[in-house]
Amino acid sequence: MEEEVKKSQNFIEEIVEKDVQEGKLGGRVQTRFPPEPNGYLHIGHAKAICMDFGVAEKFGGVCNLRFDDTNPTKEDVEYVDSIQEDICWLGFKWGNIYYASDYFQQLWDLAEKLILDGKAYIDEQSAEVIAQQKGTPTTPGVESPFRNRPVEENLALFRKMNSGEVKDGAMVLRAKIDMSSPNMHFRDPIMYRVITDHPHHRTGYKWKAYPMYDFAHGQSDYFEGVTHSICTLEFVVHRPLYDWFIDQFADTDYRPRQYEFNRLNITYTVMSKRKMLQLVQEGLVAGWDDPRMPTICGLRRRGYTPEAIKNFISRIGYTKYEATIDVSMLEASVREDLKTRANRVCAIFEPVKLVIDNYPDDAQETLTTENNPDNESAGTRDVTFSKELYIERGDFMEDAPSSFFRLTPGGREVRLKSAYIVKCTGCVKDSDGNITEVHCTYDPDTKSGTEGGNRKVKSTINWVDTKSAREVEVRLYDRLFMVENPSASEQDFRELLNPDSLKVIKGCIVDNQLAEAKPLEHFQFLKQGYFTVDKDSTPDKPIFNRTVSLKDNWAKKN
RNA sequence: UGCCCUAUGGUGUAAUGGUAGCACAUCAGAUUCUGGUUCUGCUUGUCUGGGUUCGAAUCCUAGUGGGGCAACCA
Repeated sequence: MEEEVKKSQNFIEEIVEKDVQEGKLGGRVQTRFPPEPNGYLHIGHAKAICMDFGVAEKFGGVCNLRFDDTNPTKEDVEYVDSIQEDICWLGFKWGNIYYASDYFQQLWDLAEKLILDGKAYIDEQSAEVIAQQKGTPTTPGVESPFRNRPVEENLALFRKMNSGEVKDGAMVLRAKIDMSSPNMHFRDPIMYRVITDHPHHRTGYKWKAYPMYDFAHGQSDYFEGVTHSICTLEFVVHRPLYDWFIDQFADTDYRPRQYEFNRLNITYTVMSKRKMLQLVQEGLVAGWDDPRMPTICGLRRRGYTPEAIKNFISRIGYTKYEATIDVSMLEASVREDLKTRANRVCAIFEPVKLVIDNYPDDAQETLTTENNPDNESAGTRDVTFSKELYIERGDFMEDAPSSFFRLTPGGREVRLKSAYIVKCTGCVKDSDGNITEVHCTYDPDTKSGTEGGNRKVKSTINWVDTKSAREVEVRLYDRLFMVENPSASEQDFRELLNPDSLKVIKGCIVDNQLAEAKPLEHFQFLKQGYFTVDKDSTPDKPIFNRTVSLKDNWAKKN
């Protein structure tokens, strides 16, 4: 038997594996994916999802979905629904669905306990003053004048914060820790604030005082029994605070252990929900699912598959180094996946008529072509062929350099894909000098699949029979931004949008069989790229989105 | 004048004290009824200085560079 090469694990998998082997927490593995329902999931979340669900699956544990919904001003059920849809589409299954709002009462009770223990107080200063007193990373903060309020007063005011008697912003509950801590999060962090004018998407107006994320997240993990609390690097400095809160009330040794990995950055895009929301709200893209967006729903509409996304994620790895991934790696992943998945068809973007002068005027024949040379099980299909075809205007050149091996008058023979070998004889122009027809002659003995068809030629030309041609709309997508890292620029990121990120081609010619294709069906338009049917596509008005182009070495050199 | 994290080809990522490997990108050649795919090959890397060791990308130390931390956001 061959020795199986063990695929190297990332550092978090190694930690979990060791914990399981040592029987820590009974060898139990429980993770969670904790999004805030304030936006659509993007490919950075997919990285977290693959980690959270992947670790649970790999080590026989469970991964729950938890919505960290502690800020009703930003959250909405629209996002709760889309997040679930996207996780399912990616192919992951959660154990339970939880909400941080499920724990509002428990958190409230803990807050009261902290007050009674003299470890929390009500501050009536403004947000600005509190921020000033916080100091800076290099200078210590100063203590609030309200810091040493009597316990009973704190408790009474805290209850008023939740009764509607306190206006938004008038009071907050702060933990009494250390205003000179080198960790800014220990400088008396805010635990509760008042929000009266926004209903919570699940609890309505029941609560007026809402816990801050820092007071809810760690405890939520604790309440649920999370073993490995995996998140991104920006939460490293929060970890000691989560531990501190839990230490104030926990009466066992159990603790969720937090581990942090690098978040995903990709060139030529932005990966911040705030910026994406701006693009959507200002109409700079067509919505969260605009195929140029790095959202899961955008990638889906663009024609990406769950497998392509997951392969990409597993290739880029998890470390503690803040890296930026070249977008070409994402593109390579989807090309690889679509290669065996997508049937090949001819699509003519800029059509010109090709007339075969020695082909009988009224004849029409049916030819057979393979659906996918990289996937035999895809089978074959029939296409019609006759005297007049559409070909790509760029496949003909009147005065061609020797490196051009397509159609040119008196040039070499070329093959019409799955049909005959032809020789270009010339072209017809209108009074303005525009080429209206390209002419050629064909060799009847060179039909594909016959012995005569085995002749080697330098090039193969795509075509669509004019008798079965169908006009469709094609949307060519390119990178959303002109610069590698829009967030690093001095300029506002909106000024860096690529004006050519969407090109719409209306009169694209395909075989009319293609009009029946269903949304999210994948195709390779030969020599052009991979395409999928847009969700707005109808049999009357078919629309195709370009997922990714094919690599084109010839265009690159010219 | 702080605290935390971090540094391996162009971009990512492995090597867990013992031959620096893989992917993407790039370049060259072969194959091809897609100038795609596939195959082969080339070029390119351990941030710097000390130390430990028979042996250091790996451990220690000091620098340097990068990232994060000062929301009533998460």
